[in-house]
Amino acid sequence: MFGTIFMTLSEEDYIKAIYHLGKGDNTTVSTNGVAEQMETKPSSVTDMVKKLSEKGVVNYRPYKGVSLTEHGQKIALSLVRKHRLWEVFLVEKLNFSWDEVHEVAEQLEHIKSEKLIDQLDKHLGFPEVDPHGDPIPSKKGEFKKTIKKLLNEVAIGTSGICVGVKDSSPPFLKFLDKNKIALGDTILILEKEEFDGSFYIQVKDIKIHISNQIASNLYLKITA
Amino acid sequence: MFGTIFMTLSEEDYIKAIYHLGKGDNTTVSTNGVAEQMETKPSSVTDMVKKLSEKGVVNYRPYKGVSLTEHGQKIALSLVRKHRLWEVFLVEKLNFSWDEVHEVAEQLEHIKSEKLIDQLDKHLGFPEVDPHGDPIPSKKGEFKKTIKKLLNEVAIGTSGICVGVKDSSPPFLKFLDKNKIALGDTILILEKEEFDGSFYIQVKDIKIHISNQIASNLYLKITA
DNA sequence: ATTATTATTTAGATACGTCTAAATAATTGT
DNA sequence: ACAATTATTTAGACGTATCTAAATAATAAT
Ligand SMILES: [Mn+2]
Ligand SMILES: [Mn+2]
Ligand SMILES: [Mn+2]
Ligand SMILES: [Mn+2]
Repeated sequence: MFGTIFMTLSEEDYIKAIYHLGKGDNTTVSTNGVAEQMETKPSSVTDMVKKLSEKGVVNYRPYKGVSLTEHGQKIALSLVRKHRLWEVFLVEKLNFSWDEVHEVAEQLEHIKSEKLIDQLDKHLGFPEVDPHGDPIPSKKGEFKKTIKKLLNEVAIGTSGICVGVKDSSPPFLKFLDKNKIALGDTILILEKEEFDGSFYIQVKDIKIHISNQIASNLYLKITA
Repeated sequence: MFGTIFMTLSEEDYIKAIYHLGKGDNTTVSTNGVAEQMETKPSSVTDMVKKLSEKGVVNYRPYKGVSLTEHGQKIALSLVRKHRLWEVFLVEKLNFSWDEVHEVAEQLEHIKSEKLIDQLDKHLGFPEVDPHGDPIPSKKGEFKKTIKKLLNEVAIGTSGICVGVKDSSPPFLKFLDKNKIALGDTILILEKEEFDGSFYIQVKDIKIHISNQIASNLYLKITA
């Protein structure tokens, strides 16, 4: 109607943080939560959240937390879309590894140009997931949600395809590279060590032992 | 040595403006000149130029103008490199036309990632000029300078290849598109109308009449 | 039900980038 | 050389984004 209201880079990052903390549905999140996620101070969050409330992108009640309005959700989804498309670009076209893309995508997601992102999408062949297995919202903000379970929550003996990571920090991703675990790999759960919650798994013919922390950050799509 | 000093987006745009006004060599430019180029006020320029001087990227003497230091020139060349590589990307990979790229490149040039720009360069096949015929500095800041002359400065009867535009504003570029004049085209200068300085030229078998203003914004590489 | 603890907001400060209006320096014209 | 004009800087203000320290509200513990 009147073109989207202009958001600054900071405002956009706050909107994204509120979106992610709200887990995609639209849970109310706390000031301290946002502060931690953004690595800022709670007082800064209060200031920003007031401004965002003025702009109509969040619902804010002092002491009660903050959530995105419909408009805010649209902005968040657009940012997530841009972030993930850029990540795909960096990996597919520019030879970045999956642990290097986040920081750069964090900048690229703020570039303003509708044509740019539409053409990028096309250039990449309309990918459905990013390099970490996270779904890419359509232009209209629609998701394709895959049924996936954390490795530590599936029964012994089942096997599945590794389709995503919960933690996508460089240390974790580098660990997976080192242990030759990649998205698309078939993983069979062999045994669970009850003492420490660790797992014995088989990845493409190789048997390895992973801690519970690793297991609770790998998503599988169950196949058998 | 200690990684390049961080420059804000605004600082970078000022450095680029000073660079362009100084015509590549390192002429001292005026406060008002920068203000006009940047579409800001002279007082804002004074403030910024003081800050840039503190940071050691410009030489500034009150009332006497401003020029880039060696360090400043390196930053400027890096920005020009990024700007032009992104322009090539937009045209070659994302189907932008040459009159649409500047605005987006103006944003993209500020993305911080050395790997990104090196890989982009590679992805594009190490192009030597941008969509407007302007040379792309190498990583070390070296130019390939082509010998080119403005159409209105060459003798009648000579012919050359159109290798660049002086003005690269959308209206001018759209005019060229409309008249089927593109980089790479061979142009023959047929006649000059002394009264208004306009020219009759032949572009790929078609004879057209262009004003002096058009002629003085087209670069040719003389072939005969 | 008080008290202690934690979460959140408010008050006041700083840095950045910009502006308008006023002051001052440099340049131009006579 | 002096006056008029133009260029440039300074002073003071504002909006954004952030912080620390202090005040207040909400929650947990006794
Ligand atoms: Mn970001
Ligand atoms: Mn991702
Ligand atoms: Mn720019
Ligand atoms: Mn260009």
